[in-house]
Amino acid sequence: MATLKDVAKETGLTVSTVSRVLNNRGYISEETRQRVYSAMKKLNYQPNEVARSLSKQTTNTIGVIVPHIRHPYFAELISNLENEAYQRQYKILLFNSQEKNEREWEYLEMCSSNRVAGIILCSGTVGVEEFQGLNVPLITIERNLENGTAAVECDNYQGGMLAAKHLIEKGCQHLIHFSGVRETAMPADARALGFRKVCEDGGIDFKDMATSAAQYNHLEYHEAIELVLRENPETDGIFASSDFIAAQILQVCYRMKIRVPEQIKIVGFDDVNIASLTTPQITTIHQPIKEMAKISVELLIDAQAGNIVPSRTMLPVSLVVRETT
Amino acid sequence: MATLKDVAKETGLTVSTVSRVLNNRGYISEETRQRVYSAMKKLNYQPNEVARSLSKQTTNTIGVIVPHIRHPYFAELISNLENEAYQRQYKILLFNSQEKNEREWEYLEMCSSNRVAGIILCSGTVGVEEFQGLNVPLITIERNLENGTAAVECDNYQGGMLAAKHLIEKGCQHLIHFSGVRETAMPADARALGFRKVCEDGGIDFKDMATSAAQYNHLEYHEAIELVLRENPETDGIFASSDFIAAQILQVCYRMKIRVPEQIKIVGFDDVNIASLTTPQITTIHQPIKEMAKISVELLIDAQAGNIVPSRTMLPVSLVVRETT
DNA sequence: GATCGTGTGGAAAGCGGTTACGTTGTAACC
DNA sequence: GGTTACAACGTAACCGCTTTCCACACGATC
Repeated sequence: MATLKDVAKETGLTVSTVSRVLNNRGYISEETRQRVYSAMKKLNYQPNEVARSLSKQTTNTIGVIVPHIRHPYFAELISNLENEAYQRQYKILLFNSQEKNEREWEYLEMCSSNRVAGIILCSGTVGVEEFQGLNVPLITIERNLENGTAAVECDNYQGGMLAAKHLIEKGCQHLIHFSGVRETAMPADARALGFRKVCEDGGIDFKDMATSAAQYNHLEYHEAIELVLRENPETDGIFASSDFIAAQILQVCYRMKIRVPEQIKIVGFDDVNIASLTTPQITTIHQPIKEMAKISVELLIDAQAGNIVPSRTMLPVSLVVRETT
Repeated sequence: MATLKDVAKETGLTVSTVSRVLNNRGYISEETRQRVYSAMKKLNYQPNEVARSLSKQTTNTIGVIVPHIRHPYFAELISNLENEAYQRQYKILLFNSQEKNEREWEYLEMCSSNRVAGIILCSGTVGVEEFQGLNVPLITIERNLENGTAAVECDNYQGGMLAAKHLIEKGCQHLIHFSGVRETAMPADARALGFRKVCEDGGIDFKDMATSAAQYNHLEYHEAIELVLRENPETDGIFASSDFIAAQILQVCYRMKIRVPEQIKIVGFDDVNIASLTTPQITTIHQPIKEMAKISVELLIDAQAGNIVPSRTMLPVSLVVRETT
């Protein structure tokens, strides 16, 4: 591939001059500029970003680590992150930790080795480690981490409250909440708290069912759901911690001949595409994923520039009523 | 961050020696090796991949370009690609072209600038361009491209045949196929051909409905589906080009009070998570995504090494019977 | 005419590694 | 004793680009 040197040779200038027109800095005569441009075109010159990064001591790359890619929530999140990064001339290095602790560690080190501009660490249930030695901004999304640069989350507590209120308003008396994984503390846990608060205040019967890590890892909840429904036949309202779970609840209900929303009403969480692809479509708590992605990228770039950024940002959620309630 | 030079200074050796132990090449005494290791640990040394890449004139990064990320098929594909890459110490740079021609171009150039090891270009309906000037292997998945290094696809024709046969066996007489986008020729078009062949051979009535690019871009087909069903009330079997479309057909049927599979039977394509999250679950043509991802990555690395690789690889599909037929 | 600012471009030192080649010490061999 | 081979490590060029410092020409200024 053509290099700066080639372009310099072609134009009879030196690399420093060519570099200058490439970066638009310093004084360059219009004629020289044109000469360089046409030489670049002629040689099909593509600046070597690797060399550039080495020289500038920084890259335009953001490391994104998620626990799952195939999970619609993360797919949606990644999609938005990529888009926001693109708008700002950044690229995404994508890593899928698969909920494995070692793998997450490895990825963090890879990010570091690759001198990413910063890291966006999403959710995930692995233990809160000492992420020291990381010299780059670390933004977390929906995840607790003591020594991160900044955390972005949605108002999970409010989300739990909205779900409970809605189910109660719709006449439910016996509620169940399928919550997240119990092992690790996560911001999403607040959903259960908000839900509980409203139930208690309203004197409504409720139960909280935590899913296991194994289930989360395989994204498979059918069995557990069926068991819970059999053991709690009086249930008439369910709040699921994700639309993904809600969709599976819907399937189990169908199999058990429980009509939704007539016999049981369901509220999901996230509001990702799956919520509107099921039949009936899922009433859910909308998580502002697009905004969360935008803010995360902005915080990262801001932190990279050496600025002080808010250590915690919380965004509001909202109820989207569809057909399961 | 600590550099090789720091480690060298710490140990009293030169960078070349340190580099040698880092890369395990040449003769190094065991004592020196240990001295270097402990110095690295002490200084928390992380090799700078950027510098390494520049020096080696190649990276361990694979550029992946997809038209959608939120689409379950691509999410699944990306997930598998990432995993296969990880096994081989490669990283994924992810780009979402959003079906935009310019953006795809831009991404190809970014890949080139970043000196990726190779590019995996997935599906996408943008025109077949002259991707010259690209000095890296270009692997396509489910996409026609004249000057790519290698193409990987599943046996779409066979898939279409399987779907038609299955529907006919189940007693359907009036079939409809919701196919892909018509504008650009894609391997997936063969699904329609296989489907047509079986219908014609069996003397079964059928129609082929191509979706528009606009619909594909927004992943929204409800209206079109409803229109088609209204205009073709005799329809009793549908073959959808993706599970994503099949899920929407399911919804439209529900709204129109058409019972599935009693009145209309549906077969999807891809076999991604959405197919088993709907109610009823979707009978579909299984696409061996995992294997396609594996082969793509292998081909890419092989081509990067300068080897000649098969220019076209086709993998078999299979029918997965669930509840919509 | 000496001084100065301004526009233009060259020279060279990094950035942090890799690697071909050179040097030295030591043991084995005829 | 001299040659040879090999182990162990150093020297220095190079990867492609950025950036600081310098050099020079030219017109304006005092």
